[in-house]
Amino acid sequence: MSTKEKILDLAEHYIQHNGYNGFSYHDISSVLGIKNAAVHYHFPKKEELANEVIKKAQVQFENIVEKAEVYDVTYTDKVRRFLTIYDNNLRKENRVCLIGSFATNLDALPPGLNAPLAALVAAIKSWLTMVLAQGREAGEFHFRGSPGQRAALICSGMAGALQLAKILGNEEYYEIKSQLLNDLV
Amino acid sequence: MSTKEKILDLAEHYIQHNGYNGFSYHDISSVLGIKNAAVHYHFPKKEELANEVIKKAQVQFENIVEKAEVYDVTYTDKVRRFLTIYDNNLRKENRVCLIGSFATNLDALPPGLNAPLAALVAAIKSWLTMVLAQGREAGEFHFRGSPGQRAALICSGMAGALQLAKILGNEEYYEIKSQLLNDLV
DNA sequence: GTCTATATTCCGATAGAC
DNA sequence: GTCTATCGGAATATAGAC
Repeated sequence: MSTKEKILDLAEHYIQHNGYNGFSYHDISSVLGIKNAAVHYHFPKKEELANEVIKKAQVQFENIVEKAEVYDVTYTDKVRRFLTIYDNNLRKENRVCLIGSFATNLDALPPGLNAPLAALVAAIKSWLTMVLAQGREAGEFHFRGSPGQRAALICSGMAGALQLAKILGNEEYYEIKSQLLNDLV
Repeated sequence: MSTKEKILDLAEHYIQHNGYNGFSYHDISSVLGIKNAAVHYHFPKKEELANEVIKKAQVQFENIVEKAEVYDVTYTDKVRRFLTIYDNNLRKENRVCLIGSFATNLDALPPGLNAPLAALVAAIKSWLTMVLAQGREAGEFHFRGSPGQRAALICSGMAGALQLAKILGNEEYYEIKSQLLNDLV
């Protein structure tokens, strides 16, 4: 893995553990055994670094969608596959979700991050809404409210679950996740 | 309102808009037209300031509980009253909830904030669990899963709703809230 | 691609005058 | 209770050597 990729991974780590304003270039460089200036070579400004982290999440989400289309037969499986994104965050030493982290510190963020962030959230909500709508039409899901409302509930519930897990423990996460799934069928 | 109270309110404002690491004593003092040193007089360390904000939230929650006991007849009303805490955050220029803000930046927080934060979350979950259990026993609520699970879902769903609202708009918040309530009855 | 060195700004915090 | 003044440190960022 290249230094650039390692930096990107560490930035992602810190954003999801400390928030955008809770880490510095030095935090990253010291872990890699390099100097803070070397990080600036790869990502001149912190805003660009964060922007790349968002882009990476966008690609990751698109990969999930692609895999779901290819491999998953049922709509339940598609939703479950999507939720593995959150599972992975929990496993990675209790990370909160990327969107929740940015949203929470939004007013102290470089304004340039706003648009890519909104695009990512919109893409996720749009896809999940579609899956829920199709799953309901296929008779697989039976839930109250519109698919869009349900998609919003699932996203916010899972984001909150990761945050609650940081304080009360991981059992909370699994309980919330199972309820969100149970309320679908 | 005393300067000390004004500082506390501003700290609360910044924590819920910028996160703990997204504001400085100077940010607070400049709004009040005083100097950063004057803020240090009232709250010598930033950790203490944040601690007082948490304490204030604890008191606010206890007031809600007390009012619910006195005024609310139905369990639905008690839950609704509790959720006005989140409504107020939405109205205050889209604040995220205090717990969500701290949880998101937890690894970049002074360790001393951990215990009071956990106590606040535990108190909220405990009370909400009780209300849900009693409401179900009274035949007012009909939900899947245990009251404790449902309480965790409501808290995390509402926290996430405030965050999603910051990115996609306030309609998201109301849709999520109404779904959480509808899924109770 | 990583380094040293440095500029600049900001932050948390303290001492002591008023 | 608020001020001026200041300290030590850390953060973002850049210039230029290797």
